Amino acid sequence: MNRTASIKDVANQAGVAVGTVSNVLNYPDRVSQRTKERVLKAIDDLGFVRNDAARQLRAGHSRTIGLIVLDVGNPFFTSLVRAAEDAAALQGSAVLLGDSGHNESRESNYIDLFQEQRVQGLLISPVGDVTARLNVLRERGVPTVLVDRLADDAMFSSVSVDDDEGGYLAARHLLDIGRRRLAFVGGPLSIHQVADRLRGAQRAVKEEADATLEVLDSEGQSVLAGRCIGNRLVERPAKNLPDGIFCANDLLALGVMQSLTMMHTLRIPEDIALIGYDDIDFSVSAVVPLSSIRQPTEAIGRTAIELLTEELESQQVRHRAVVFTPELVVRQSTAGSEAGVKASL
Amino acid sequence: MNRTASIKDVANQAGVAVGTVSNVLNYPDRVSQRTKERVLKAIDDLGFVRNDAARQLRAGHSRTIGLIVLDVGNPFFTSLVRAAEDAAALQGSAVLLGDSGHNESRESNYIDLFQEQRVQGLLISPVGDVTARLNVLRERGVPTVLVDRLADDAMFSSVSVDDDEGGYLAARHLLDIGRRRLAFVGGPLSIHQVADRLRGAQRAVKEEADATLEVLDSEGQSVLAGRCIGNRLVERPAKNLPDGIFCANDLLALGVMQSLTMMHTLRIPEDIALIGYDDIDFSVSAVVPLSSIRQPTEAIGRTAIELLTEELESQQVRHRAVVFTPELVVRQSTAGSEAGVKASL
DNA sequence: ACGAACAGTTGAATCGTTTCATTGTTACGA
DNA sequence: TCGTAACAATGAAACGATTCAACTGTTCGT
Repeated sequence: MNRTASIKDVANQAGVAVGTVSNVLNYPDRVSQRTKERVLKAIDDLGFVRNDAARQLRAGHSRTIGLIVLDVGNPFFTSLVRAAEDAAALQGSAVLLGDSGHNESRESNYIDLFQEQRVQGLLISPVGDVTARLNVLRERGVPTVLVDRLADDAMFSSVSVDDDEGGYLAARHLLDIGRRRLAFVGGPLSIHQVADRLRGAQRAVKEEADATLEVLDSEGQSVLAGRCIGNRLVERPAKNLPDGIFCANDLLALGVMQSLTMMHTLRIPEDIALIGYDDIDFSVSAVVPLSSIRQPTEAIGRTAIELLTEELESQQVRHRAVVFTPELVVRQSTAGSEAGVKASL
Repeated sequence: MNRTASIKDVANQAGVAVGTVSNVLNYPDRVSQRTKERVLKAIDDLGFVRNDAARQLRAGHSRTIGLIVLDVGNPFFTSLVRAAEDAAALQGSAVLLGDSGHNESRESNYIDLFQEQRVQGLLISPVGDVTARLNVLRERGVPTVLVDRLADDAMFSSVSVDDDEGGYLAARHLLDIGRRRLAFVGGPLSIHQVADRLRGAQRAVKEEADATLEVLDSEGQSVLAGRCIGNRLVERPAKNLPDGIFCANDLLALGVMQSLTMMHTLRIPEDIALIGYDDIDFSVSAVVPLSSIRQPTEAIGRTAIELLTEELESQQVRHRAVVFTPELVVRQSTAGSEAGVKASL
């Protein structure tokens, strides 16, 4: 088992000093053509590969950015992660990905891990209250940008989407197509995004005197959780059913839809209109193409990296909070009764 | 900007030698209770966090496993990644994730990156022919396990699913419900998994004298690619249409389904039966719940880590090739005309 | 012919941890 | 009292890359 070659081995092989090899790698202009060629040949012959740990040790930090998301299984985050990775790659950094799964201790473990790895900076969609920890990190020169959450104090930059507005758009749309007995599916309400979307929905419902909003607390945000809620709904007598349902995300909505359509007695959207949130790819191809609230995931990921880079480059920046506005996407699951609203792609 | 504390600072603060601090961290039993307490107090006071780069440098390798997949946006891989991460975490390793996006140069970049990071081992679902590079890695003590691909020589361990058999199952099922003019959607055929699934389908079709199989080459494996193929299909005169379609994965199938159902003239499964591959979560809640071929993603991810661990622990193992068998899942998109086959969850 | 200016090259010091041979301390039986 | 375990703690030497002040030639102007 031959140990991998080090810069020293390359220097020997090429008959130069280690400093010269390092210069060939990092400042090629400082080295003469002849020497460069010999060194490069030696590198090739020995199959030398830089040891990143040694570089980092010397540099005091890695060229890595930590990213902690709530759920990689959720296409919203998958898409966000992709955009962040691409943006980071452009500026020469790699992304370390952590999936907290809405779990505070997993989240905390990832922060520990990333701290040990000496990441340059951190993007996080937080579960628990990590402000204190993040402050410590910042004091040590590791800036953080909050993702999919508005920074409440002026301590951090953040990239978020106006979830209150999104909730309003969704509920307002249900009201606009004539629904009055609305239900909100999502939970637990301790999840920031869920609470905001609900608040927005409540705001819309207050605008119509005869409208009501029932809250159905779900266990998480998965297709499965949605199916549970749906199964509970179909057992109700028809008159107790809502006529418009707003789900806190598309996975939940798809789950609810499965349950409702399994019984062939309920029709979507005639009996119950259904709208989700996130506009994931799969919503278009659902049993009934799902209306949804679209968030600009790529822009979020890209912007997050940009804000982080700003903080990395200038020592003393004012923190910025970028808030995107979500957008209503109407498809068949809420096709209005009054007009033949065409399904949109 | 106060530099983060090092083990040396901790040693000073606690009034002990650096070696002792290291022992507290790594071999608590070797240190007396009193000293341990003082050191731990110092660690806490200074907010000391181990520098992983330094550990790695000393150790000569990281506690990290590289994983390169073809497409993180594909739920098949998302699920596989999750299982691998969990299995790795159990044995104290972290997973570095790379998404090659079916692109050879991105794949190559990730191998470079992981090599610089001195990963312990590598799991890869390869795009190009990377055998040579992987051999070099192995000679340097970095074992590789191939994922979702059978190792053709005895040089590597591998975890795969019998794609030929899966293709056979899918096509055989279409034949069994009486379809004869079959079409296969997938591409490019240079993708190993696609080619194998097609071959299996062809094998099944040969068993029925009057059956034919048309191959529709798609640009990639996304929902969008499926929609393209679907749009081309609906323009054909009805008599030229296939009566059974097998798609190389569920994303494609969902795309095709979207196009076909957009025209309200074609019915699934009456006019065209449709089956996909992977059995992703979203297939259940498709317009018409999608029949599919299920692969044991969690088992694949877990097994890959296990095989890698085997190679890491014993120097000279015989390489193993684990092959899982896929499973047919029948839903409404291929509900047979002869019997009311009930949609399954 | 001398020194200045400059481009190339050198190699020791550094980063923070782990390892391990060595030293110091205590306890106990002979 | 001495010898010897057994146990704790020490601190110097790695690991591999980068940095930078110092050094060596070479060229050029006077």
